Amino acid sequence: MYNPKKIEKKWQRYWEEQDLHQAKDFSRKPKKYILIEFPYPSGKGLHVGHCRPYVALDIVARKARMEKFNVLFPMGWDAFGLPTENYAIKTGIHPITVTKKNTAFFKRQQKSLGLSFDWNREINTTDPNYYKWTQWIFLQFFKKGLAYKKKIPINWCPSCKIGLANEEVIDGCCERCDAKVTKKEKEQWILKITKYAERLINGLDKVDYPERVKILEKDWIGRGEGYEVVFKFKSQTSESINIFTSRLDTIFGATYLVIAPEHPVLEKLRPQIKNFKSVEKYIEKTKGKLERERIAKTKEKVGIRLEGISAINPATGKEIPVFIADYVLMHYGTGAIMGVPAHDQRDFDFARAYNLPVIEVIKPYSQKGKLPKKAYLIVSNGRFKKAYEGEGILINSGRFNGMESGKACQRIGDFLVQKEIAKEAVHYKLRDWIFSRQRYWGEPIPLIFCENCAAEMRKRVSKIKGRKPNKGESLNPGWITVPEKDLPVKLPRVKKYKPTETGESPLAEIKHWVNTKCPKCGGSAKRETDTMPNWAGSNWYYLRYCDSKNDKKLASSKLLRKWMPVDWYNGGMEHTTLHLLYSRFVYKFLWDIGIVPKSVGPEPYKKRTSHGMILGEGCVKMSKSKGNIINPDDVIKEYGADTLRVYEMFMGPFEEAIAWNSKGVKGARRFLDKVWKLKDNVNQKSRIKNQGFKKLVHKTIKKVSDDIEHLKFNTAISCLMILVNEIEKQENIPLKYYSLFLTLLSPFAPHLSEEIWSELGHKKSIFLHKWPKYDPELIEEETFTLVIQINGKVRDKIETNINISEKKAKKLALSQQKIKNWIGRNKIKKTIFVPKKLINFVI
RNA sequence: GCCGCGGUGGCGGAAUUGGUUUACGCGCACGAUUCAAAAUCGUGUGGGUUUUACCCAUGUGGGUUCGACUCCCACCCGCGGCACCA
Repeated sequence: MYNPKKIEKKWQRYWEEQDLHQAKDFSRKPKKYILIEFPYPSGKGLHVGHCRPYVALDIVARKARMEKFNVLFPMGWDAFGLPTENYAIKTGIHPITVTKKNTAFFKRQQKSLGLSFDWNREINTTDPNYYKWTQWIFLQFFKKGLAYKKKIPINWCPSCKIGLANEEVIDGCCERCDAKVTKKEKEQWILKITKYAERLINGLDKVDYPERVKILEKDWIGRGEGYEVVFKFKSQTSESINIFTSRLDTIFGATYLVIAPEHPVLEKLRPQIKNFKSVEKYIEKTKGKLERERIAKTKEKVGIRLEGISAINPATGKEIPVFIADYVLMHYGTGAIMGVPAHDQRDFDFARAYNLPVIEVIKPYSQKGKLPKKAYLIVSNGRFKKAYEGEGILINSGRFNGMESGKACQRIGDFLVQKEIAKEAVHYKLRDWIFSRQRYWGEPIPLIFCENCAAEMRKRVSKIKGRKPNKGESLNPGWITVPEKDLPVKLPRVKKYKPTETGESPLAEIKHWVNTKCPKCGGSAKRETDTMPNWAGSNWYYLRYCDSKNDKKLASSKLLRKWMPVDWYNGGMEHTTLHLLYSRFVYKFLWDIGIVPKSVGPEPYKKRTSHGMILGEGCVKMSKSKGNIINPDDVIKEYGADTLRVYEMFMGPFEEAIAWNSKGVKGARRFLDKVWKLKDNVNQKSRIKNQGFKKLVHKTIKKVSDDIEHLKFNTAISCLMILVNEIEKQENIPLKYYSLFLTLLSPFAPHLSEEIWSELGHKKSIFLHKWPKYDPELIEEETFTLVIQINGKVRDKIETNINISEKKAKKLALSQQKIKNWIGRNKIKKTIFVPKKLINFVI
């Protein structure tokens, strides 16, 4: 009887004792770095959804080892984070204790799946020996002037008492606790990811990522090419304002300007604004609004006109009114736009509400008298129904009339640039990365604020007491870096884990920790009490695996050169715009400053794949409230880890979401039972005479090998099943073929394969055996089924020689009675012959 | 609205460059085994009809082609993401 409980533990222990999964730092074999996103060890334990990518990449790793690659397949814990902290707040248990418990739980579960991680390189982001380097990386950002502190309105979660990055706000609510997010002005550390925007886009051309991932990242970065154009205000003031547009061809149709309510120019214009009180009120009102609300799909476009202010359209020279409106955001473009009602729907709606003139400047290309589908229509009274946003031929645009949009953009651009009214510009949707959290369970930011040094810096003393300040210190007066020898800045013990009422981190209340000496002037100073977001630790973890125990460096250049880049990185689609983008940014920075050797290249991950979610039965998300959570422990208990592995790989295409089906699990177990039973029919001496069977074996080798590389585990298993069904039919199974089959099965069902392998008398582990190679000659077929079609419909099939000539095939086909009947007295107009496939008669 | 992915039996899903639609598994039915059940094994299993055979079937409607799940056009539905982005 196949009893997984008996054998699985045994082999897991054996593999560990034999150090079978250890990546070798000193080995001449070619390396393969296979990486799977490390989990956040929540208290709930492993989800069957976790298992899917784990098992998949475990299969890839096991196969690669059998192909004699030196495989690095590591695992660790992304353990800083809110759930643990919230648990600590609730229970008073220290997050360290909770993390220890959870990681032990996760690790036990992972091991019970038979995953072949190299546990020698295990890392934990909350380990001071690890976060020492997370802090060190932050210091490098700071020193290079890529970190700055700024008072900005941040997304504020009143429940978590924490600032959130835009990316963490979902539907105006906190990603984690779902509370409604408000705005709060807060000093925050910010990393200049926008400086890398261009390179983050360009780098995508060099890597093997799914197209949808590339598109998602590109859209997120949101590169917009266009022009910044200066609009002068009329006479009363010398002030002017820059607008950004990607459609300079429509500038002759710009009949008003809209400025974001936060725009600093408003303060300067104040004396001229006659209705400043109402304007101020509007600005106040905007402050209370969430960005989500401002840009929400509302019917009305509401703004307020700046009375007494008007601007000059530099193209037409005409005077146009100026508005502020909250739908224009300060952080995109220049915070101001030109309103072109005829050719932008938002502007059109706004113009209607305020009765502004609509001037048509682009005429759609006419195509054989037909207007493009989205063309505007002029109703009889001369009013537009909707804006035409497409390209076309310019009209009402002076000397540019008759030009096509694309050309016009350039020509008008050249013209305005020459007059120094415009310049080419590129803007991005991507925003700088807010890197502060006012929370406890994160890496302390290793900076110290010194009043004394700040004062000196303001007095423009370039040298503070003997040491030249770094770029970050000059940018952020008074903020002094903790010397690298003093890292890590350890997270101190606190009594209460909850942030203070004012929203400061609980660290702010530990006076003896906060109060320290300035590393520069030696005077009294205060530590930064903010901590880093939970992505800080996960942005560079794959580098640490290369050299996880190094206490001198983040990782040695030698080992980084050895293992990097990651050859294959699998993770969730949901991490595409957060973790994946951020970690590429951090990598590029570390590469720039020479921490990662130049020879490794500018991208950390050669290939990225994404797994699909596992849903509950009936295609709904698994959740406690629905009571449909499948615990992998239970499945292993009932059927064994190998069954769970085979089932999850067989259930459907790896990259697509799929629902759990408990009956399918049984099917997987049945398959393994069958494999188990077959071992009793193995005969050392028997030989296979059947050439067809040999062919099948070699075809299976090819298919399984190819399918694993392309994540097509479901079809790989299906052809293994076909082979087993065929083996079953043989009376005596030759040892050779059964062993061969086992090696193919072993990455999928490692315990069962190892057990049978040893029962068959093999002394060494099956995983030290070579991955089989197929014989290309053997998979060549000699015969094939010739499909005979009449007018494209299958009318008959006949088995024949693979190299049959067209002439012979035709003769053979026409000799079939069925075909004779079909053709009858009809004339054959045409014959199509596809070698090794079919012959088709057109009658 | 835009972007991406998808729509194939009762179900999960297979199907080189357009060339045998429904592999493999589940479920179901019948049979064997059993006192009986479970398990196991065997056989069958897209729908229809006038059943030695033919017709219809890959979301819908067109098109290209000797031939379309596959390519083109239009539309419908589902999932995911983004959304007054200038």
